[in-house]
Parts: sequence; C-alpha cells; structure tokens
Amino acid sequence: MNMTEINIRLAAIKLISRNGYESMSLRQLAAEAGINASTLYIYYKGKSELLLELILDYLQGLSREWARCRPRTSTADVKLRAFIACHVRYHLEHQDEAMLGNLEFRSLGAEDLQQVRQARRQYLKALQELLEQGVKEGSLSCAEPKLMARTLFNMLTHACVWYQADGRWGIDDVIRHYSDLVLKMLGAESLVPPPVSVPRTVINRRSVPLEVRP
Amino acid sequence: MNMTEINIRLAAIKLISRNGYESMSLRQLAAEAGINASTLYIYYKGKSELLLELILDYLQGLSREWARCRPRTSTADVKLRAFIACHVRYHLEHQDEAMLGNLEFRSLGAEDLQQVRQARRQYLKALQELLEQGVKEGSLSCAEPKLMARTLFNMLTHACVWYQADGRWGIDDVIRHYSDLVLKMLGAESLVPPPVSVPRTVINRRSVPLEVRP
Amino acid sequence: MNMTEINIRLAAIKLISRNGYESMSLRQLAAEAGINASTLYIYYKGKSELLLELILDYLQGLSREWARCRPRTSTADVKLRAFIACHVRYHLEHQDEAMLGNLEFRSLGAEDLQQVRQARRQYLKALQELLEQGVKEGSLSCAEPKLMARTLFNMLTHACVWYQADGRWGIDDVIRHYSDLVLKMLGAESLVPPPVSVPRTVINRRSVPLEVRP
Amino acid sequence: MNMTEINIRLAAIKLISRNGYESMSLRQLAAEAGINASTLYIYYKGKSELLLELILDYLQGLSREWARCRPRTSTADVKLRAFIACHVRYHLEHQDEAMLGNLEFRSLGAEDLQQVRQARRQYLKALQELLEQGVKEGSLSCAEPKLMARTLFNMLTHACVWYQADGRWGIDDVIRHYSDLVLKMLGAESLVPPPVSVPRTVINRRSVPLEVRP
DNA sequence: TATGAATGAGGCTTCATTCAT
DNA sequence: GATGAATGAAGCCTCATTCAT
Repeated sequence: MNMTEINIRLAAIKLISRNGYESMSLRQLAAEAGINASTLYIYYKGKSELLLELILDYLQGLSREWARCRPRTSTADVKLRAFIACHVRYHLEHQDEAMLGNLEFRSLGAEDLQQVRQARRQYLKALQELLEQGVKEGSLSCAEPKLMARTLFNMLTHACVWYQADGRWGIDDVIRHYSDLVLKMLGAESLVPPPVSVPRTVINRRSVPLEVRP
Repeated sequence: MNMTEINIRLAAIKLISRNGYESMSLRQLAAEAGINASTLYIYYKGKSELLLELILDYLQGLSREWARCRPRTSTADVKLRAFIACHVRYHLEHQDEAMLGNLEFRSLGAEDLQQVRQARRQYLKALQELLEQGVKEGSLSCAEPKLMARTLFNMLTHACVWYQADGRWGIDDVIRHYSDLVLKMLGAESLVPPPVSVPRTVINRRSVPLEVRP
Repeated sequence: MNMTEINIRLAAIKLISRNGYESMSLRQLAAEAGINASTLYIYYKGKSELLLELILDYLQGLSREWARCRPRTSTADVKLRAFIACHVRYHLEHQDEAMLGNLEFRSLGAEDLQQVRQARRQYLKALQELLEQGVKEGSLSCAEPKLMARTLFNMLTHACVWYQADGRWGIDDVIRHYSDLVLKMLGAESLVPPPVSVPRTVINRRSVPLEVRP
Repeated sequence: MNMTEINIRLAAIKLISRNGYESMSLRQLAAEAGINASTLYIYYKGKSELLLELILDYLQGLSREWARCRPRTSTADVKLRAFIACHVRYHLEHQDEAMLGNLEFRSLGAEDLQQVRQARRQYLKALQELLEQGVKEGSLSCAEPKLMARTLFNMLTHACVWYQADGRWGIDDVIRHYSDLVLKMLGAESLVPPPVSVPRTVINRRSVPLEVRP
C-alpha cells in the first residue's frame, strides 16, 4: 500500500464514518485524499469495492486481534474478560473503522454482503463458544448463548459511539466498566477481575479520532 | 393526515429502514406510495423535512408511550421494569421507525439535528433520573447513571435489529429476557419480576415487518 | 409525439447520421434539440433505446412503404421495378435515417440487435421471394436469390450516400438509373421500363438533408 | 515494423472492425495487443493517427495490388475483369481492414480526411478511366462512368460484409459471381469470361476472420 | 523501449426540485 | 390536491493522454 492508497483509505474512513457511505461523493473523497477523482479507479474497481475492503478490513483486524490476545487455556470467565478487553480496546483504537464497519452494511451488494456476514458470523461464533464453555463450566449463566453473543457484541461496540479519546475516561477505564457490567449480566461471581495483561498492540496509523455522535 | 400522507409515510418508513435515507430517491418513494413525485412537495418542503418528521415522530411516540405507561409512584426497580417493558414493546411494534430513528441522524442538517438531539436527551434524562432514584433508594447499583442510560437505550433498542415477528419469541419473552439482563446488570436482587401490566396500546398501522438485518 | 420528442429525434438523426452514434454525446444532442440533457430521459430510457427506436423506425417505415406500394398481382419484373422505385425513393427522402439505419447496428446491444435483424430479414425476404417468383416465371435470371436480395439492398441503399437533393439528378432519374442497372443485371429483356406510377407519399417531416459523404 | 507495432495493428484492426473506432478504448487495444497503454504513444501520436494509418494502409494496399495486377495492354473488358478479380480478392483477404477502411472515415479529422479522400479518389479514378476506355472501345456500356465507378466499388466491396472464409464459396466463386453481374450490368457480351490469371499475392498476416455482420 | 501512476475533460445517468396546468 | 414536463447540479465512471522512472 503506497502513500496514495493510504491517503484514500484514511480519507474514506473519515468521511464515511462521519457522513455515511452514500453521502460521500468520490469527488469529495478525492479532495480529502488530495488526489484526482479518477485516480481512485487505479486502486479500486469502484465505490462499492472500497467500502467492501474497509468493512472487511475492520472485521479481519478484529478477528486477528482476538486471535492474538485470546488465552489458549483458561476458564471461560478469564477468557471472557480477555475478550471484552480485546474487543473494547480495538474499537476505541479504531473508532471510525468500527462505526463504518457496523453501520454501512446496507450499502453493500448482495454478493459483498455475503462475505461480510461470513466474517462477522465467524467472530460471533468464537464469542458464542466462549459463552457455551462458561455455561458448561458453571462459571457463566446464559440461556441463549447465540443471542447473547450478539447482545454483547452490540453492547461493547457501542463504546465507540460515546467514547472520546480526550475525555475523562481512559481506555482501561472503559474496559473495566464493561467487564463489570457484562460479568454481572452473566452472573459470574468475582466482580473484581484481576488485571488483564494485553500483549502490545501494533500501532495502527489509520485510526482517526471521530467527533460526530448522535 | 389524509390517505395520501399516510401512504407517503408508510412508504418512506419502509424504504428508509431498508436501504437508508440517502439511498431512497423521491421517485422511488412516490412510486411506493402510489403517487407522483411532485405530490410529495404538497406535504413536505423537501426530502429532509420528511426525514425530520419521521425521526421526531419516532422519538415523540416513544416519549408519549413512556408517559402513558410509567408508574407514578413506585420504587425505582418497579419503574425500571416498566421502562424496559415499555421501551422494548414500542420498538418491536415499530421496528422500522425505530431503525430509521436510530440510524439516520447523520443525514439531518445541523438545525434539524438539534431538535432530534433535544428530544432524545429528554427521553434519556427520564431514564437517567429513574436510575438515580434507584441508586438513592439502594435498589439499583449504578456508578454512571448518564452513561448507563445510553447503554440501556442502546441495548434495549437493539432488540428491533434481531427480533422477528414470526419467530420463536413473543414480545413478552423478549421483555422478560431484557428485564432479566438489565436487572442483573444493575445489581437488583429480585430476579423474578412480578408481571408488569401494560395499558392497552393503540394499534399502529405504520409498523411493517422488516427482514433486512446485518 | 410532442414537439420536444420530435426535436430530439430530428436532432438525433442529424447528429448520428453525420458523426455516428458513438460520437454523439447526449449533451450535444440536447443542445441540438434545444433542451436540457436530463430531459432526454423523460422520453428514452437511455442512449441506446433512442438508437434502437431510430433504427426500427427506419426499417418499419421502409417495410410499410413497400407494403403500400407493392403491386398485388403482377409479373415479377413489374414488381421488381416497383420495388426499386419504392426503395430508392424512400432512401432519398430519408437519407439521414437510412445512413443511420444501415451503419449503426454495431452499437446495439445483443437483444436490440435481434429485433433489428428480424425486421431486416423480413424486408429482405420479401425481395428474395420476388426474385424467386421472377426466376420461376422466367422473367428474371438469378442463381442465388438470397444473396442477390442482399446485393440489391446494398446497391440501392447506396444511393443515399451519393445523392444530393440539390444536385443535377432528380429522384426519378436515380430510380430510372438503378432500374436500368438492376434489370440488366438480372437479365430481363425489356430495358425500357414503362413509367412506374407511385402512390402519393405522405410527407415525412423528419428527413433532413445530409452533406457529409466519404 | 517490430513485433510490438505489428501486434498493435493486428489488435486495432480486429477491434475497430468489430466494434468501431469510437468504441475501442486505448486500454482495450493495449490489452488486446499485450502491451501497456502508454506504449501506444511510442508508435503513434494518438488514437486518430493510428486510425489514419490503418485506413491509408488499406487504400494503399488496394492501389498497390491493382498496380501489380492490372493488365498494361488489353481491351477494357479484360481489364475490368482483372479489376474485379483484384478488388474482390483483396477485400476477401483483408476483410477486417476493408470494413474499417470503409466505415470509419467519419472519425477522421478534417485534415486526415483529405488525405484519405485523395487516396480514394485516385483509386476510383483508375476504375473510372477503365470504364471510359470501355465506352470508347464500345465494349462497355455506361452512361455515367464516375458514378458507376463508385457504384462498382460499393458493390464489390460489399463482398467483405457477407463472405465467410469457411463458408460454401471460395474466393474464386465470389469473383466469378461479381464478374458475371458487373459485366451484365455494363452490357458486355461475353458472359463466360476466360480465366483471369492473377499474380501470386503476398500473404497478408494481418487478415483476421470476422464474424460480426449486419 | 516500455511502463505504472496520475490527471482533466467529459461520458451517461439520476437527483431533488419547480412550475404551469 | 395532483401531475407531467422540465431542469441544473451532481452522481459515478472512463477516456485519451502525459510523464517520471
């Protein structure tokens, strides 16, 4: 990825997360990226391909991050805390991609949507299995693991809507906040989780702070 | 509101909730409503006014419903259960308006956005105050009532994303499901809530089942 | 067909016959027709639909003219002279449509092309049958009637390439010229044909003089 | 002409004869020729220069062929038969170039058009003089030699529209067919022409079979 | 000689909107 | 109240062409 392509992606993430995919014109995008509109077609077949790549990137980044962080051998509640930490951290460090990745499905064509759904299902499956393990072990209480996975995903992802990088809370505060809520919700006993040590994350240059919120 | 206007709104709710405001062309809308595109301008000053009205309608309907349902004198946990029942029921009976009302802010102009934010804040404030009452009474445990109000709003509203009117679950099942989760989350003791009696709701003809989900 | 549509067609026939379909931009067409480019889409679904209509109009006009002129009961050579008169006259009175109708196939989509080929084949079939009748009667000599039909079509149509409305020759001169050539070619005896009386032709307003020729 | 240039011309002849000059994009051409689009500019100043060269090549090839074949001292009818053989053979062996050379004038600029017209006129003049000689000698009957030259050119050239290299007819059959027609048309007596011996033609590698026909 | 990246102009088409009827 | 015709602006995209490498 050369500088031009990086600039395109940064600009696209910014504009789409702010105003939505449909609202972003390619002229606007090109202006933001500092290039001519026709140059976009050197890197993408069209507007929709760009969207697909951004959404898939978000989901793949998320999956990769969890693959990197997840404890291999632990009880489910430990894993769950790690999951929360990983998911929330990723979303706060990639607010814009995350907004985009969760709000702009609608604009995908049928075929592209399949790919995205596939990637999403896979990630949710991992969470669901984690919950099922917890139920089996007795450490988590959850009647509908599949639905709960979606509920948790929604809840944790919501962080990137209200979080402000320059606000009162740090990322770790947010993680603790959600860990507390979720573990209560799932009826786990120990409400004071031990600190979760997270492997160093690679710096992601593409994350841009976002201020537009409902 | 005569038949023409009703048809316009029904069509708009359907199309916007499915494909998004930006994707809906006025010709498409007119076709769905069975009228000529120019006729739209008899009822609305423009495309954005229609959006504003639909979003405000959703929020006002929600507020009105809560005003109608809310227990005047009760402990906070009883009120909270009533809130959950009211909010969830409203969203499942107005899935499309709710999708629209929560996803299409972005397309509002600055001024319109102020109005919507105002209405939204007001509704959230009611929930926040309810939580604060609970904290004061000791029946609810919640460190950040303002944030928690937004979290609950998000969580309960999420129901309208996955709920299927013709699926396994009835509306009351969903209400019970969320009541359980939320009350656990807020550390209230009694996990088996007494049945909440809801005043008869007026039938809302505008709600149309929605199948497009992430 | 209201004035706007008439203007569009006149402009299209002029521009396409002069510079070719691909070379005509819709902006140019609209300017020539004295309207805004978007108005074109009120009358045609797109550029290609316009082309299809023009080509089919040419072929249908030609067929209709022959249906109107053709002698019902005559020997083949009389019919052939009538055919030549009819075909040549039509092409000289519709030079531009004819140029367009014979040169712009290539730009049609596969489906549209089928329609055009169908109409063309039908017209050629009539000529072919005429030739076959002549062979049977012994008045015409022609080894390959199908190929000869195409050859004659090409030869007679060629008139509209070199004919100049304001030149030395009148339409009847051209008809006599081709009648002579063709009847010689087909080995018919009487080389001095009696005058062919042609039914009055309806004036076709759409015919515009054309000056660009190879 | 090195391989690259040959490939460009082969590709251009193929694409232009099939879809027309305007429809051929330089990217498409480069792809067909197996090179990069910018490379085209090493060989041609631009798209239109390429077209000019191809059309002039066709006309020059045709003239050169006639110069090679034409009988120096003969009666006009013998010369005419030789002309027909030469012209038809050339067109059937160069179908694509011929299509292109006769259909794509329109896309030439004014200046280039002059050159092409000049070359064309010169070739037609030769034919015209041949006819005039025949009239003078009494072997051919033709009232308008100039027009007849154009008519014959059109008629003979038409062969390349319907001829199929793998069809029923061989090139010599087509030549005989047209010789017969033309000589009848011009009122020459001997309808069974003696075989015309044609000097060996150099193989032209650029001729590619063409299937798109009206 | 050959290329990949880049561009400005312009292609076709659709948009929200207006207005006379 | 309702419409059909019309429009200017802008949408996405492709074009022929240039230039540094």
